[in-house]
Amino acid sequence: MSKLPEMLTIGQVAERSGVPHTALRFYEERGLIASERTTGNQRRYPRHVLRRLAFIRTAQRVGLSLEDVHDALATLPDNRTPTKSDWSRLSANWQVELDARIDALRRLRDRLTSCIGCGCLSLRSCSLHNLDDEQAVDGPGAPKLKPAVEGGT
Amino acid sequence: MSKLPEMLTIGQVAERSGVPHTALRFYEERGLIASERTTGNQRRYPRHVLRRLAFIRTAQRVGLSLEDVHDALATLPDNRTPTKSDWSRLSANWQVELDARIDALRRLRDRLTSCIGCGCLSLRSCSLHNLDDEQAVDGPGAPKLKPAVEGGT
DNA sequence: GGTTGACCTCGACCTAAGTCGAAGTTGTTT
DNA sequence: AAACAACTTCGACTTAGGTCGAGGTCAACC
Repeated sequence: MSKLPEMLTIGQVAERSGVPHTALRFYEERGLIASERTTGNQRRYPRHVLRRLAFIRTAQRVGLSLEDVHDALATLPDNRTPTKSDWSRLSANWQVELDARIDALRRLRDRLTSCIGCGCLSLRSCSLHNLDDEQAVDGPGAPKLKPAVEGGT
Repeated sequence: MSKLPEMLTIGQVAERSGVPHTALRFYEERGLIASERTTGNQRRYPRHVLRRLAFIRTAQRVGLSLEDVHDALATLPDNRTPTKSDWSRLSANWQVELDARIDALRRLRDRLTSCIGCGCLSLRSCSLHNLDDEQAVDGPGAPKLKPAVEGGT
């Protein structure tokens, strides 16, 4: 029916993608997306930016940081429009990431389960608390526990 | 053997709990822990602060915010030292929280799995992208998608 | 009783992922 | 050609969860 426009304004991209225009500029600043400019310095986006944005937002949902996303996007070919299989490859990486996160949470839950009965949460003996550090002996000179690290790569 | 000290200095608490002294002051400011003061205005902690800290750190690992933790701690009795069953009750709540998180991630993964084959990630059709919003019709006037919401309660 | 290390407060700074507002420019529509 | 919506940049601000340093005090040991 109607001709698809060649290029989209930032407002159109915001509307179609659901990503606020402020975030679009922010993503551009971070090198996640790119735009061309009109002679009057306004941004114009090719339609495929929408797919890129879909990737970004979904990746965030999966729990990746924008930096992670940036790195993933950097593996896309520069010289051509990414194909389905390019996107599939990246998505497959999420799967790994997600599986790992799910597993970590499950392990945590299982430890918690074994703790609930005793109400322990002791710094000395609770396995939940000492996830990756067994040397929490009490007494002087006990080395510091590692600070809690968030799950992630 | 050796007598346990009545009260601990901030340094001792930091060492035994693995929580940096800066964080201890921060937690106190946030009302998560409390201390008494010496005549010279230095903090002194009763030993049971260690258990409270264990709770806090573990809760963070589970993914709760300090505010969540604060609210949970607020349900502990003021008038007596919390018992095992007090802690058990709180821990049981984490379990629910954790289960929910695991479930959300699993749903996400399953959607992702069904998407990987097609590499779609389309704003229009990808179920991954449209987790809670089906009206992503293209064309002018399409209402905005909801901004991505993080999985949570 | 002096030295030294542990402690105090306060304000500035940090990252992540943006948002908001001001002041000025462009693009579109009538 | 004037109005007005949409766009531009820039810097300040936000929340969460802290860290860092300065300048000053306290406590413990020899």
